[in-house]
Amino acid sequence: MDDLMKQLHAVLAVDKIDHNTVVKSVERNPYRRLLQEVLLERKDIIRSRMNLVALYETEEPSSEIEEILAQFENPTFPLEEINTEKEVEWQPLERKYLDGVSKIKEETTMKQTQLEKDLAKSLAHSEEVLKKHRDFRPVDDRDFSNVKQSITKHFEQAKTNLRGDAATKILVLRREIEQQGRKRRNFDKNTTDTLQNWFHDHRTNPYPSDQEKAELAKQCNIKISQVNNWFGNQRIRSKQQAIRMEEEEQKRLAALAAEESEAMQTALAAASTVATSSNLAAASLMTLPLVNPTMHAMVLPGMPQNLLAGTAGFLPQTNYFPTAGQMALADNGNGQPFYTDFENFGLATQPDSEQFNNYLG
DNA sequence: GACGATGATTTTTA
DNA sequence: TAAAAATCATCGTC
Repeated sequence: MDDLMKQLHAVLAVDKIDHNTVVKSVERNPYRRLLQEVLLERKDIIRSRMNLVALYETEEPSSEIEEILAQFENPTFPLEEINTEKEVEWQPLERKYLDGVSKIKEETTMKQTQLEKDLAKSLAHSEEVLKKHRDFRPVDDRDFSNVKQSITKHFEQAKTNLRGDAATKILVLRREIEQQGRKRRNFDKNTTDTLQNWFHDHRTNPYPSDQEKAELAKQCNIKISQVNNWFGNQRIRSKQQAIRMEEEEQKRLAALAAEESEAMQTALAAASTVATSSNLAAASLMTLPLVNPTMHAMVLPGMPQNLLAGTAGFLPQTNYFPTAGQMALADNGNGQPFYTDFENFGLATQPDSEQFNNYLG
């Protein structure tokens, strides 16, 4: 009994009911089992009451929701006001929107009907419960109206939530349609100029801070997300462009090298004749554009490695006229000696003239 | 209509 | 989680 009494006190404390009256009534009540059952049902009512308290803390249903739900009666296609030229193109989208709205409406109506049924059931049930209370405590009209109010409020809130959900669904649908139907617009010149200028002025570190992004967005009359998109695209694309230009430069150099190679082939043909005939006065040898070890090998095939030793990299074009430290190689065919500058020719050390002459045959 | 430019979105990376 | 990278979709021009 003690336990039961404790529970009862707890229940009564929540309800702010006059303890003494009820306790006396309970003490006289011989039907403990009934009492227990009633207590269990009281708990439900307490819960409802708690919900009611929570209810007062929730927001009022907004008029915005009702405005959106006006779509149920009079659906307006979200794209019409933006552009009326593409009506035909948008017909499937319009169909989709109207179907979507009517589906949401149908669902909402169904749920709302169910809520109303449940409300009626709950009210009837609560009345039954209160009537049972009369077995152990005084119950007056105020109790009935309180419980009814509590339950009604509870369902009203559920209904409000339902309408809120429906409004959210409509907004999501409209947004989806707008996304699909909207044609992307390029930014106007002012906007691109502003963004380009910022990018160029900060090209060493083209990362605007959040504040700078906000300023740019305001200045350009675009969203911050668009500023982010633009800079993201711009950074990656300017990088790609730089890579492309670098590749083109490489191609250009390769083409140049190929040209030189071709010139070298011509020189090689002539030099080969020179080498075999020992006639180094051949004009082609004198007009070689560049001199390097590879070229030596090409111009003078089979030339001993020790004669090529120590040569590295390209040397500037030289003139092959006699200067100090040069040696006469052979007759130029006109009875004059032909000189060459071994240093500039790409040879680090003066070759052994006898060996060289032997090579030339 | 082909095609590069461009804005947006999605996926990957650090 | 911001930025990079890849990808998508449209725009704009010829």
